[in-house]
Amino acid sequence: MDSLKLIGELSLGSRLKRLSELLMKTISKVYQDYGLDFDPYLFPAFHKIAESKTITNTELCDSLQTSQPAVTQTINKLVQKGLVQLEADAIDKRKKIISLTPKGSVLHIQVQPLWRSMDKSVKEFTQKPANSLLEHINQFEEVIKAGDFSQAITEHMEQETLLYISEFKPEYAQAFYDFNIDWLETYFYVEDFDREVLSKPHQYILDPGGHIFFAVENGEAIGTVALMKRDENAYELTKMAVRGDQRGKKIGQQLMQHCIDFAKENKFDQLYLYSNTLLENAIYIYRKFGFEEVKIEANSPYVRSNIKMVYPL
Amino acid sequence: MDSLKLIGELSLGSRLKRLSELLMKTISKVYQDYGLDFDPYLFPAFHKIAESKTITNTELCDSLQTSQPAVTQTINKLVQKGLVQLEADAIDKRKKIISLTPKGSVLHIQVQPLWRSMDKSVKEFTQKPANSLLEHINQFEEVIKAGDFSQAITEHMEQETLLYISEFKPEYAQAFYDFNIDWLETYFYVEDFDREVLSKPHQYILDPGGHIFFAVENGEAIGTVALMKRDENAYELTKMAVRGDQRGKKIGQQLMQHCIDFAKENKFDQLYLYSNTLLENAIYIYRKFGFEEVKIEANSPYVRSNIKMVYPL
DNA sequence: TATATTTGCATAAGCACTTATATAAATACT
DNA sequence: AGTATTTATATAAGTGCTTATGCAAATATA
Repeated sequence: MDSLKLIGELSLGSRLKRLSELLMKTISKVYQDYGLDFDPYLFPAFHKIAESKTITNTELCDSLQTSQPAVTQTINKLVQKGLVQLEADAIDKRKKIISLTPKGSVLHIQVQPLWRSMDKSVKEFTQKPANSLLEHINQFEEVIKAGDFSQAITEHMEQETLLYISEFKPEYAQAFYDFNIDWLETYFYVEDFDREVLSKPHQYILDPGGHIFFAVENGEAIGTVALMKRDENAYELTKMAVRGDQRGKKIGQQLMQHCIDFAKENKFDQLYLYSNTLLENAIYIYRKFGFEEVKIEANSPYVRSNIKMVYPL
Repeated sequence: MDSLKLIGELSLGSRLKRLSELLMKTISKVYQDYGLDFDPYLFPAFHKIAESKTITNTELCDSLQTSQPAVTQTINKLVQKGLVQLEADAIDKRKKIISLTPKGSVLHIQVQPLWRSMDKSVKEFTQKPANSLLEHINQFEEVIKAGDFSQAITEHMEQETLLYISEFKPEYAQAFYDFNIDWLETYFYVEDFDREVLSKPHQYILDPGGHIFFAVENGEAIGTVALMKRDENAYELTKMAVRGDQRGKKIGQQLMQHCIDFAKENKFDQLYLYSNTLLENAIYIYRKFGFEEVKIEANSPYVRSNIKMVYPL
């Protein structure tokens, strides 16, 4: 017997709180189910930071209508999760400028389909007329408790074209070759050895202990990257390429983040890459993700490379 | 700029929580304004305990739909405030039987007009059609922020016949005399000295350092009680009487609680009363409020008394 | 009848907030 | 310019919940 419900309007405060907690807990489980390390309590701050690119503590406080310590604490949690970074303001030294880290940006991209699905689901169950606030609350509480809300999210997610990162699979081998050849043709030129390596990924990359990852959407590979084992626990990030019609969707950044996470999880000692300073955008991204320039060896493996960058692990 | 509001349905969880907190804080202030030492967070438990007369932790837990520790903690707070008491179950020694203390019952009576007014006010602003839960939330949040909700409560309270406890005022002197004479006529008989004391309250009670309180409703005294100073910091509770047509409204209990609170506030060393064992109901109430029987003096001040009871201070 | 399980409540620690207060930098005042 | 005030953020402690766990009494099971 639910006496809060029976008391009616007088217990509205407690009812609101109870529904809020139920909803938060349910959504928390949804994030978990979709493999996203995120927390519904962080949502308002995270969303606002992403929207604003850069923002300060006080501005966030204004915007979220919570106390300033609450904002500070939430930011700390986001920083701890590696999703957000702080930077001192050059002019006003009291201010700290808050922005998403590359990891945060990638998560923000990845979470979009889920947010869309949640938004649709909430609307589905709450955007209908009712004669009182309490009636709305009762209706939505029922829906969540019955599991209909979670299910609606799942159903909406089925309509979303999900991008996920896959290990190497033979059916993606052609994509690995094509995307990279295309990229080389665009920016440099294709050497015979390139064709050799790209056509025999097992021999040159996988068998020696390397990895090839694919960004897969609708069962189709649309981007790729490789980690070549160069030494015991030392890996080179290479062969990153995205299908021409898929550029601008930040697929490269997602692949990059995946490689960094993978390196950390597997306790790599070294992770580095070779590039060319002509590719300014790429270098910018590498730097943003934390790669730092180091002196390039005289006998670097690529003629076309003039810069080496290392990720601090 | 309220970005939570702009995000819409996605931030529903946070919006619910925010509205809950706003409502709770507002109501908390209302209790304070009406001089009631109560907390909106305690409401569901307090309400349920009052309704059930006796209840156990587990039953409350069931009824309020919160975790069992939350119930235990709330009960502890209520016990601390002196509103609720625990008693071991005679049969099942694990169980603790929860019930209102006399103080709790009195508060429960006193809070009724406010609860009625709050209920009306909530209904006034939330029992109207809206096209979505969020629309209802937005509307109610506006209303609370604008102060309209608090004001509505105040307005509804003006319709309520409020009972409050007053100090002695000359215009109540006749009531003091009448109620007591009426009571004496009903249960005993009126002696000349009774008329003397009751007609000269200043001389016999107030001037020697005693107090006379009145329960006042609509500007009219409907009950009374006196604290006669019998010694340094020793007071006798006496002359309690309620107007005939007002019996059954627990006015005596409210006067009694007021005297106990007054004794505590003013650090009385002793508070006692004389009665007669024929008045079983009265004795029961005294005992319920914590008065304990002691040996009556041979020269007790009243011929009609055969029992003396002391409140442990 | 002895042992295992369940039940009723308490305690501990954590979490997302709150209020109150501290600290340092920027700005206003005289 | 020097001092006072305001502003931006951090820290500390408290609150009302949560989950996890403990403990003793009651009940089920063998």
